[in-house]
Formats: sequence, C-alpha cells, structure tokens
Amino acid sequence: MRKQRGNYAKSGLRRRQIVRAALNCFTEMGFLDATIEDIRRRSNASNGSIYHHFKSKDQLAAAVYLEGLLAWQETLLAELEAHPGALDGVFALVRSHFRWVSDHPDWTRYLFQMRHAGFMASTEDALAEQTKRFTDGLTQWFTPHVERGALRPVPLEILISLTIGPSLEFSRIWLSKPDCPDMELAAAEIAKAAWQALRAKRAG
Amino acid sequence: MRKQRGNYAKSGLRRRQIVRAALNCFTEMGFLDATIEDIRRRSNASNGSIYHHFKSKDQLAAAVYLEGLLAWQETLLAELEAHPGALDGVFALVRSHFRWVSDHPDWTRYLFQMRHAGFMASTEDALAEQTKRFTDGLTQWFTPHVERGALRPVPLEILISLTIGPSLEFSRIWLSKPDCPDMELAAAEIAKAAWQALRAKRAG
Amino acid sequence: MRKQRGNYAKSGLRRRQIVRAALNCFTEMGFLDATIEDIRRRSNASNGSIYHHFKSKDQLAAAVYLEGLLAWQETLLAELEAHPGALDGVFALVRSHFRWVSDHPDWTRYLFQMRHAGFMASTEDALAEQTKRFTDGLTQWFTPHVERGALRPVPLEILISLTIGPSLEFSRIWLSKPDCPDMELAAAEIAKAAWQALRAKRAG
Amino acid sequence: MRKQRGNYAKSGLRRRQIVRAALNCFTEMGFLDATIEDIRRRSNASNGSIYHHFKSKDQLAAAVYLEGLLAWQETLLAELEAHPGALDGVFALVRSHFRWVSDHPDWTRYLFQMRHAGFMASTEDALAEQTKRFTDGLTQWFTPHVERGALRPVPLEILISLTIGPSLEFSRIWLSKPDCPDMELAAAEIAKAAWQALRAKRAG
DNA sequence: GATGAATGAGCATTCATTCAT
DNA sequence: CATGAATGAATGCTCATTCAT
Repeated sequence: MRKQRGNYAKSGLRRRQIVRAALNCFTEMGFLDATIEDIRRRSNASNGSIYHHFKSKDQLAAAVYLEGLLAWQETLLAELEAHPGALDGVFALVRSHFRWVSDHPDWTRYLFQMRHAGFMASTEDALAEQTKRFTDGLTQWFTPHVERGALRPVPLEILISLTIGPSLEFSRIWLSKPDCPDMELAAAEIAKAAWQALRAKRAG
Repeated sequence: MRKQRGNYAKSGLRRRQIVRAALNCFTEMGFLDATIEDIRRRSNASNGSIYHHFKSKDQLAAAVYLEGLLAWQETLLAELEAHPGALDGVFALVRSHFRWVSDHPDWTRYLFQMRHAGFMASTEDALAEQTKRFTDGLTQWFTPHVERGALRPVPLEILISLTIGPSLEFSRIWLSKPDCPDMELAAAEIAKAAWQALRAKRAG
Repeated sequence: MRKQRGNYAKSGLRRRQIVRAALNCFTEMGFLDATIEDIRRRSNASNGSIYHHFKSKDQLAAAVYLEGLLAWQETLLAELEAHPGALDGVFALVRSHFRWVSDHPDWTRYLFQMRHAGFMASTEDALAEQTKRFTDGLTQWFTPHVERGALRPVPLEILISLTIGPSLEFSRIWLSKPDCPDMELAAAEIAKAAWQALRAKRAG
Repeated sequence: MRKQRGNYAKSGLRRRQIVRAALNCFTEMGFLDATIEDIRRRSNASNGSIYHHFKSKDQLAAAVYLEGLLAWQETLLAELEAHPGALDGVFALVRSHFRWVSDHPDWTRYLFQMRHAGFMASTEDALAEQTKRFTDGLTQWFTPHVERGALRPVPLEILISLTIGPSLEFSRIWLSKPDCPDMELAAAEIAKAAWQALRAKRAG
C-alpha cells in the first residue's frame, strides 16, 4: 500500500482471474451455493491463493462488487471526459452506460442484486469513498457547462437522477426480460429526454 | 361429502406450526440461510418431528408454497361462490385478492419469490393438479354467466389474465414499496377495468 | 434443561466417551495439537456427535475441566460426609484427595495445567458456581465442629489452605517427578500437619 | 584471530530482528499459536526473508533457543574470565547469572520452557557442541584453581550443579511468582553456599 | 406422533512452506 | 538478500438427514 496510486492499481492476473471466476459463480449459483472450491476450479487458482488475495468469501464478494462498480464508473467518466461538449457529453454518458450493460450483463445483474447483500455491510466505507470519487468526476465535467450557461444549475443529485436514473431502471427491466425490448431505441429516447431536461432554455 | 379439496388441507397443530415457522424463516433469512435448527426453534417442534411431517427441507419449502397457494385459491373461490351475480363476482374476486395480499404479505412475497426456486421442481405435478382444481372452480363460476350472455366468451386463460393479472402485478409493486401506494384505489380501478373487459357489450 | 437436577445428571454414554477421549488427547498432545479427528477416533463417536454434545472444541475442553473438577469435589465431599468425626474427617479429606490424584493422574494434571487456558474464559461463571457448591459443602461439614469447639474458628479460606493447599502442592511435585516420592508418607504427614493446625487446643 | 566462538554469532540485522520477534511471539502466544505471519508482522521482515534465514518454523524456534543460550553462556564466561581469583570468580558467576536472568526474563523463560520442546530434537547436535564449548570454558577457569589447591577437585558436573543448579532452581521460582521474592538476597545466599561447598578446606 | 442422539459429507478458513522475480 | 504471490494439506465447524426409543 505504498504511494496510494488511487487504489486503481490493484492489478495481478491471478486476482483478476479470481474476481472473474467469482462473478461467474456467484451469478450462476448464488453467493451461498457457490463454494470456494467452485471458484478455485474456475479460476485455476489454488485455495490458498484466493485467501492470499481476499480475506474471506464475504470480502471476495464485496471486492467483486467494488471492482464491477469501478469498471462501470470509470467507463462512464472516461467517455464523459472524451466528449467536452454539453450535448455530446450527455448522449455519450447514456450511450456508454447502455453499451457497458450490454457488454457486461452478468456484472450489471450482480451490481443490481448484491447491493444490499449481507456481505456488503463491511464495505460500506470503501463503497462510499469510491462513489464519492465518481460523483466528483461527474461534477468536474458538469460544473463548467453549468457556469457557462449551457446546462441548468440543478443540484448534482437531480442531475444524476435525470441522466443515469432512467438508464438504470430500463436496464433492470431489460435484464429481467429475455425477450429483449430494443435497447438501442431506449438509449436514444432516454438520452433525448435527459438532454431536454438538462439543457438551459434560453427563452420561456 | 364435503367440498372435497383433496387431502391437501392436512391438519395437525404441529404441522401447521412448522409450516408457519418455515415461512417466517425462509422469508427472513432465505431458503439457504434458514436452517432446520432455526425452524425447529421457531416452531417449538423437535428436529425429528419436522422430518416426520416433511421428507426433506426442499419438500418442506414446497409444502409451504402449496399451502399458501391453496389458502389464496380457496379464499378467492369461496368469495366467488358467495357472489353469484356477474358484476358482484368480478368485483369480489379482485377485492378478495387484495384483502388476502394485505392480510398475508409474507406469504404473498413467498409465493412470488419462490415460484421458480430449485425446490419447486419436484412439486410441479402437485402444483399443476392444485392449479387445475382452482381453474376448474373458476370455470364453474364463469361458465353460466357466459352461457347466459352476461360475460364475453373469451378463453379462460385470457379471462384470468384480465382479472387476476393486473392484481398480481400491482401486488408485486405494492410489496416492494414501503411507501404504500393506495391499495384501495388500485383494487377499485382494477376491478372496474376487469369488468369493462369482461362484460358482454350489448351494442357495438 | 428441565427440572435442574443439580446439573449432575449430564449422563449419556457417548458424552462420557467423548470427554474421556478428549482428556486423553489433550493430555497427550496438548489442546492445540489434539484435533477433533483425534478425539473422534478415540471416542468411536462421529464428528457430528461431538458437536452435538459440545458447541466447540473450546467448550469441550472446558467441559472436560468442569467434569474432572466435579468428580474430584464430589469424591472429597462424599468422603467427608461419610466421616462425621472431626479427626476422621480431616484425615479422610486428605487421604481421599491423594487417592483421587493417584487414581486419576491425567485428570489431575489437566486440572492443574488448564486452569488458566484460553478456553476457560467462557466458563468462569459455571466454574464459580460449581466451586461455590463445593465450598458450601465443606462449610456444612465444618461448621458444627467449629460450633462444638472441636475445630478452631478460622475463616474457610484458611481452613481450605491448611488442608487442601499442601496436598495440592505436593501433588504438583509428585506429578512432575517420575521418580515418585512416597505419596503414602506425604499423605500421612500432611494430614497430621493439617490436624495439628486445625484442632482446637484446650490448653495453651 | 578473535575469540573463535564458532559461527553461531551470525550477525545480520534482519536475522536478529526475526529472532527477537520470534522470541516475543513464542513467549506470548506459545510455539503453536504463534504463526509465521505474526512473526513477520513483528519483525517487519517478509515471509520469504524469514525462510531465507531459517529453514522452517521449527528451526527458527531452535535457533532462538541456541541464540539465547549462547548469550547466557558468553555472559557467564566473560564474567568468569574477568575475575581470576577463586572467590571472586565463584561470586561473579552466580551474580552474573542472576543479573542476566533479571535482564532477560523472557529469554530465560523460553530457555526453561522449550528445552524439551519437539522442535529441539533436530538441534541436539548443535546444542551439545555449544554446551561443550561452554563447559570447556568453565574447565579452563577452574582447572588452575584446583591444581593450585584453592578449590576442591570435584568432577565438573558436580561443580556445575553446586554453583548453577541452585541458581537455576531459584530462577525458575522467581519467574513464576509475580510477588517477587528478593533476588538480591537469594543471589548472596546461593553464592555463599556455593563457595562453602567448593573451597578447599585446609583443615578437617 | 414425538424426541433428540447420531451420522458424515461438505464448507470456509488457516498456515507452513515453496518459488519466481 | 528480500519480496510476496502461490500452494495445498489439514482443521474446526455446519447442517440436512437417519434412526432407535
């Protein structure tokens, strides 16, 4: 834990293999049904190696959560930073969310389902810290646009609700219905709605 | 001969205590987390007694399901039979559903959540049989009204969907939102809609 | 835990077999080195059976302690009650202690060694209660003799120290020296000394 | 060439840190309870580093023993060599022992307790060799005094027993009783007794 | 019907030790 | 010399289930 590189640098192939295997196992079999042995087999790691990287099964499950959340948050932030324009940014935000959900349905499901699982209790602090980093990132992008008058000066929470909220809700539904409603369309509609809600209107 | 509801209505105080305790445990802790020991404590029964009444934990959970389902079905059928009139019957059906849900939220939740749990696999037959008895009961009530021209001659499945479907969906939402939407209102609206959909329209 | 038969009635052959096996294993290999598997083999009980009777390895070890202590205490009290006379009683007390130590060297060693082991922490209450029962028994025997003027009115603690203290100390040494000093002689000497210290002296 | 004390006095800061940490851990938690991880934390060394310096946990514990023994032996020999006179030497020997015990209670305790621990089996050879070097040193000091007629010509073993034996016994007691008996007094008495036993008596 | 002792497979976890860098 | 990731055997413990009374 030297230098504190932002905690983003927890690399290690093994570690990632284990997280990936755990995600799959937890998703397929549930947290309780999935055994360390299952995860061991799937990750090609040894029992001891798993416990070298994660103190307990609970902590492993929590790490999977944080890791997934981080990946999602970083993807969104990166996309946002890549689109400095107000309109572009809002659309990119929504679009990148849907792409991520579409690319990582398992992880999305996991994030939705496990948010209030018992094993998350001990990670609330880390979760809060990580979430703060995310919202700080969002703020940094939005603030200039608001100051320049391109976007309405709504509180951050509302701002997030208007952009990400509908996307999340639709994703929830999309994940639970195998006869997939059209995500492309949803993304477009939701992005449009978000933009309408956020743009500063010159005239009444 | 009484109503002949099969021998599903197994009595026995012990048995009922165990079912009740199991329902609570499964609801509070989940099927996997709840142990036979938990259920034993809560039911004031002995380990052996539980296994005397139920072959296995799976079968106990399934029995809880069937028992709950039966209670719901019998309530609805009884109410229906008590209201011979077409309009009265439809309204009574919807109203009694909501009352039951309101009176037995835990059981309703259990019925919603566990429908596709692993332990249900071995009970599909019994479930089908029981469900058949229920739909037969419904048919018995509906048929005369249809024949008399009071209700439209739609297939039973559609008929059920129109009356019970919306009620179930609303119940699902109602259970998951602690800031209770108005169930009274919902019941009235849904009943009205069902009636509009079912009544035979004299004129185009 | 009905009726509270004085807690003395924890019978059950299995239970006793397990305690006996645990005593042997702990004595021979130490608490940490001895595994549940060792105890299982030696007691011819199953793993589960051990955990049916004792909540944990710690609690098993503590139970062994209490059981042994109880056996010793009951032996001494019984002997005391069997000898109403002051002189007889004191001699019987010392003699029965030495006989018990000689008959149960392993258990004695265990009682000496484990008194302050980590696993005893959670049993302090039960230990205190049991010890109280023992000292109450002693008091009941001594009081009449003191009141009648046969024994000196010293506080119970001192009284115990003078009779049992030296016996314990000698036992400790005896257990640690394989080239056994003469226990017979020690018993006689210690009993004589205890009597000299306790008897009421008529004249200066 | 310096004193040639073998290569037992291996230096290396790391090594010494590990030995020190191991001593503390073994003393506080016992050999079995103390884990390599505990020692690692306390020594600020890495897991691998410990295994670089010591082949195994057993060997580490044995090394701690030899190291402590060596320190004690060297202290006594040095003191003896610093006092050429017969009377002075005997008193210095006893006094330096007590000082060392008083300065290093943990290490003394460890030497007392672990002498017959399982892990010592594999070090008996090294232990014998080191002990021989010690007794050789003692012999070198005593021989001239015996030849000159200042000390009685008793066998070395008896000689050691008379001087160091009582000191050890008293140390054992002193370590186990927190309400410290007077070590100063003991040292004086024991030294006096040793001198009385060793001095050559001119006349019957 | 009821009781609780007995069973044993299965699980999470620990820890000494090895090894590549 | 130092590091820490990797290993896997071993351990304490859980829990559904069986069975004698």
